[in-house]
Amino acid sequence: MKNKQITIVDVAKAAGVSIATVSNVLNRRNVPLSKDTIRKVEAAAEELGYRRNVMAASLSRKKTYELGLLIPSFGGYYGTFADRMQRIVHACGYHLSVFSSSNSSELEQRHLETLLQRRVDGLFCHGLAMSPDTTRTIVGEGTPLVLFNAWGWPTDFALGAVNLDFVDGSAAAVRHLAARGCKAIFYMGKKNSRATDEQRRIGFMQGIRSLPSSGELLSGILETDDWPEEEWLPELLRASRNLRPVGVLAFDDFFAFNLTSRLAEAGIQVPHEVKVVGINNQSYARYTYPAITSLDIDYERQAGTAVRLLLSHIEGEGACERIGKLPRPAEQRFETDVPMTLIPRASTE
Amino acid sequence: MKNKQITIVDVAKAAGVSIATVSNVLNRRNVPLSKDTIRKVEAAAEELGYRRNVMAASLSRKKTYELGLLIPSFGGYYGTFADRMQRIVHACGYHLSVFSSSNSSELEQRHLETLLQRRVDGLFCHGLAMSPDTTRTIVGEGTPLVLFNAWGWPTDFALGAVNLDFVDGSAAAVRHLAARGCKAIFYMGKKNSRATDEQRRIGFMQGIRSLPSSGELLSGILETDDWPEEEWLPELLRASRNLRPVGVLAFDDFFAFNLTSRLAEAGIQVPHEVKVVGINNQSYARYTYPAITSLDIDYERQAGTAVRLLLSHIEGEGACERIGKLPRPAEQRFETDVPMTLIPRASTE
DNA sequence: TTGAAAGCGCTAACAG
DNA sequence: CTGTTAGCGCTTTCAA
Repeated sequence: MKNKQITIVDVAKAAGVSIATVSNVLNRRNVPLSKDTIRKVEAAAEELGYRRNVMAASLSRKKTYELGLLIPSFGGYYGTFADRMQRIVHACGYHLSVFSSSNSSELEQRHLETLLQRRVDGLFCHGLAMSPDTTRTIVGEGTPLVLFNAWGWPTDFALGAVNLDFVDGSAAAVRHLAARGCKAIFYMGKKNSRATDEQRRIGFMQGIRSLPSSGELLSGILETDDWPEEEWLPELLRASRNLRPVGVLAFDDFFAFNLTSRLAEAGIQVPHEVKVVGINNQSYARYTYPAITSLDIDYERQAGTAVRLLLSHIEGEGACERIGKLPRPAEQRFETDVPMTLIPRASTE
Repeated sequence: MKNKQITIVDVAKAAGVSIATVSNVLNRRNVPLSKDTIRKVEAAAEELGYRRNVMAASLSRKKTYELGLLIPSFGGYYGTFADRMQRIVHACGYHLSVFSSSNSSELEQRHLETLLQRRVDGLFCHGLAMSPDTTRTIVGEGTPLVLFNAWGWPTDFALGAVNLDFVDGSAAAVRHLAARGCKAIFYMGKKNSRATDEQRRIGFMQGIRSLPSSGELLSGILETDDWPEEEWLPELLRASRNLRPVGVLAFDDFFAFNLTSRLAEAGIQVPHEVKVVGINNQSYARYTYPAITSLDIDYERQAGTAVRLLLSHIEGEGACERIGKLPRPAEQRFETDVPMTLIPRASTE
């Protein structure tokens, strides 16, 4: 950067050919080239330590081979998701720039703007923070957009949404608790968490309604703040009266784990008196004591589907073999649901 | 992207001025401009939905205002660190592209190459995966590089390293355990984790040696695999014979937490019989039962120091007020240590 | 099989 | 205060 940058001009000069030829050799185009020139050029490039300038290339080509991913933070689910996305996108010959908005919607907008100023070829965006309208005006028509975990978004400006099926998963968790003999079943939700909490609630209700014995069963929903506080524990126990065992579907593994810790503290036995199911199957869920039953996320499938949706739009369906191998999105629907799998562990035995 | 892109040429035409004027207006340079032109240009840009093309700008300016960050994964510590870095870098008027190598050194090299092809103005790189030599040959002279958590690296091609002070932290943890009356103290390390485990071990030993009573104390180091397995628990207890309470400094909170879970399973009381200290102070450490004493990471300080080191090199020390407010790196040393703070909790009461 | 030349969209002297 | 112009490094016709 400081010293003169080495460009194709230098390489061309060193190899004794034109810059067009250098460009052709370096891009392995379907242009006939003599073995000899190829060797000369490659030797010269190597020799000089030539490094392609992507900005110049993209500018000229009018295509960046860069994709953007916008997530609210690098932690937990999103971090893992970003990791997978990066791997898959890379395997398809693109790069993925990941931006975390640190839960600030102002930063989020700036990141989006940045990504578009970079002229990324496509965009992945989570459906939680920004309003659809804001997103629409920023992204506009130009850049293909794929959403993930975006429920009920307008279908006019994105290619589609790839969502975790919290509804089915939560319903399955409820049935699991019922099958394990729970007489009262609660959902312990997260108040500040909009769409993603709602999906769980819907699934919870659906699960409850699907139970044959639902008449004799006590059920309810408790919503707490970002971090579950002490108050809800007595409330939970009071609400369940003498119905034992009590089943709890927690917002996520963190909540579930917190619950088991508080229960242990209070001398209440899990799973004997209270059975707990978490969501997300974070790595630590296996290692708690007792280990926590949880809903597993198929990252590979969610990420793969999202990438396929975007790339098949950009390149055309059959363009690249790699893309063809990725999981297919739903045929006609805007939203594709990615199923979650219940992993039974000691907390519900 | 599909339809004709709107460029400054269009804006210039619409506003009835030259492209140079448009450029000047849009970049708020220190060039005198009439209120009137400013208004006209801004109106036209707004009207047409003009969006700057950063590639073109960077190419022409020979500066990208982009920084790169290379981490092994988005999980845990690194994810949080990346979040902070992104915020700070943004506040200083740059962008940060974060790449995770998913623990694959091949991906890591490709990411590095990508970042350099993008002509980032500077680079942050963790000191764990790649060998210094590989890094040297890839990065070379051109791009300023700041390392983090890189111990004992050569000082010839990076600006410096900003490292968590695991040594001091671990020593403090040992003293804490001793002060709480532990008769035997162990370090439970992570075998596959090179430099970062070594630092902890060094600190552990240092802590042990610093104890006045070190003669009567039993101490030792146990190394386990990536995930702590069952075997070491009986071993730990056997090794400590009848010395109670036993103190354990665990590789991180995950290990610590795993340990307390296994102990609970085995009916051994924490902190009564065994006291446990974790490292990193992950969010869940507060919520376990018993809550885990841990070494807290000052993300803000580590990230801020790294950014200052890089940016003050790029822009010159006093360039931007924002930079001046960031924590200072060590004066003469290559490595800056970021202290860790022991947070006492129930697991060592 | 190779090369000349016209951009890509923007910045930065420099001249007016 | 504003405009002209020469690039930045690379890709891509098109002609040789």
